[in-house]
Amino acid sequence: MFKESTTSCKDCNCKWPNFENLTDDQLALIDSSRYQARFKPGEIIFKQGSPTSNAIFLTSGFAKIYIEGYDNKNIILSIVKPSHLIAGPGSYVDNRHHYSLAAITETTACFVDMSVIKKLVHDNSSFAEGYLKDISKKSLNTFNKLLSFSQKKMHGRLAEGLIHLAFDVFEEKKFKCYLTRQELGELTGMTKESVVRLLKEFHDEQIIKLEDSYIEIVDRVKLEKIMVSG
Amino acid sequence: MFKESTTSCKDCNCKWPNFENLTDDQLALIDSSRYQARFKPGEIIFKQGSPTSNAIFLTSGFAKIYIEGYDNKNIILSIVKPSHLIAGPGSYVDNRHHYSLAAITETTACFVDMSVIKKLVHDNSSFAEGYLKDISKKSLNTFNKLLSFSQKKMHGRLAEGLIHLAFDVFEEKKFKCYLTRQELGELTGMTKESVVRLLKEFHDEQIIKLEDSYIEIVDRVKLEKIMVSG
DNA sequence: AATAATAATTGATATATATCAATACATATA
DNA sequence: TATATGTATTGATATATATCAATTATTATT
Repeated sequence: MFKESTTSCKDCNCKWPNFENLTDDQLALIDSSRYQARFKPGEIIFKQGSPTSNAIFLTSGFAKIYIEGYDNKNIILSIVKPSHLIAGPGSYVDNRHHYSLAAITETTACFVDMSVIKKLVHDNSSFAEGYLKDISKKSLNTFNKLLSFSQKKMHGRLAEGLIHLAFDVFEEKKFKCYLTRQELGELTGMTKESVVRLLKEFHDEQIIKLEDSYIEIVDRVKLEKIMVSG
Repeated sequence: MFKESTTSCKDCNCKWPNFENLTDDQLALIDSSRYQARFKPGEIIFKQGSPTSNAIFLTSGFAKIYIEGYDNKNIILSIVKPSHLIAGPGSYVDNRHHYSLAAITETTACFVDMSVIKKLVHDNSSFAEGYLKDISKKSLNTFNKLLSFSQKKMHGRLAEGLIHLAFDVFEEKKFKCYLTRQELGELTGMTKESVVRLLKEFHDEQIIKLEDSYIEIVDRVKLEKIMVSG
C-alpha cells in the first residue's frame, strides 16, 4: 500500500452522489482532508474494532465489507465499488468499525476524515438527508440479508448472490468472479464445499456457465425463480 | 382500538430522548400533529408494506417489530417499549414500512406525522444527529441479529433472547413472558417446538425457572456463557 | 522449472434442527 | 358449564447442510 494523489473531488467521476448537495467550499473542505491509497487484492483497508476515523470512497476496484464472526467465520455484507460511501454505523454510536473492509481486486481508495463528514452533516441539512437515505438503504439491505439467511435454503441464497454479483456489482451477465468459493460462501451463508456442489449443479442444469474464473448467468429467469422460491 | 388524548409531549415522561434537542416551538409542532390510540394484545399498529405516514412512540405497553417473511414465517426484530422512536428505514427510501408492528400487551401509542419529523430533521441539525444515532444503533442491532442467526446454534440464540428480554426489555430477572413459544421462536430463529424443548432443558439444568407465564433467570452467568459460546 | 502454498473438488459421514402427528392444556366464547 | 379455539408439549422421523478427509488444480515463490 502506497500513497497516491490524483484528481480533486470536484472533477472526480466517481464521487458519491450525495456530494452534489455540497457547496464548492464544502467539497473543497473534503478535498483538503482527503488522501488516497492503493491496495492489492486481499489487503485490509480497515479492520473491525478499529476507530472510525475515516470515511472511505473507492475510486477504482472492488472490495468486500465483512463481519468477522465467531471462530473465523465471516459474513460478507456486500461487495462495494466506486461512488459509494463506506462509513459504518459505528461512526454515530461508538466510533468503532463493526465490520472490516478488504480489497478483492487492485483498489484505490480515498480516506476522508470522519469529523469533516460529521461537520458537513451538521452544517448542511440536504447532505444530512442524503447520508440518512444512504444508511437507511443499507439498513434495508441488511434486513434482506437477515431474511435470506434465516428463511431461504442454500439454492435460493446462492441464486440471489449470483444475481446480485452479476447485475448489481459487476453489471455483466458474464463476470470475472474475483471471489473465492470460500468468499462466495461467506456472501451467501454456506460452506465453500456447498458452494462448489451447488455451482456445479446450476452449471449442469445450464442455469449458469462456469468457465475459468468466469461465471455467466445463462438462464436468468430460472435463477430468479430459484432465488424467490428457495 | 379507540382514540384517546392525554398529556402533551412537553410533560410526557416517556418521550424520545432526542426530543430534548427540539425547541419548545418544535416540540409543540410535534404535539399538534400527534394523535394517540390504544391497542389490545395482538392488534397490528402498522403493517409491512403500508406507507410510512407516521412515526410511532409507545406511551405504555410492549409491542413487537417483525418482518413478515416467506410462507408465514416471521422474524421478530425487537420488542419495543415506551420512549423509543419507531420509524422504519423505509421512511427515507421508499416511504414503505419494511416490517410490521403489533401490540403484545395492552398498548397506547402516539402517531406523529412523518413529514413533521422529516421537517425537524431538516431544520434542526442536532435533532438530525440524534435521528442518525438512533438508526445507526438499530443497524448495529440488526448486524448482531444476522450474526446470531447465521453463526450461533439454538442454545446460544435462546440464551441471548432470554437475556435480552429479562435485562433490556422487561428489566426484571423474573418477568412475565408475554410472548408465545411461537413468538420466542421468531425472536430467536427456531421453531416453537425447539423453543419448548430448550426452555425445558434450561429449566431442568436450573439455569432458568418456568412458572406459569413467568420466566426467571436463575443462573445468569451460565446463561451468558451459553450465549457467547453457543 | 521446481517447490510450496492456496484454492477447488469430491465423497462419506455426522448433526443440528425442522417437520409431522398426536395429545394435553389453557383460554375464550356460546 | 360446555364447546371451541388457540397454545403448549412430547415423541418419532426426515432433511438440509456442515464437517471431515483425501485428492486434484491453480497460483505464487524460490
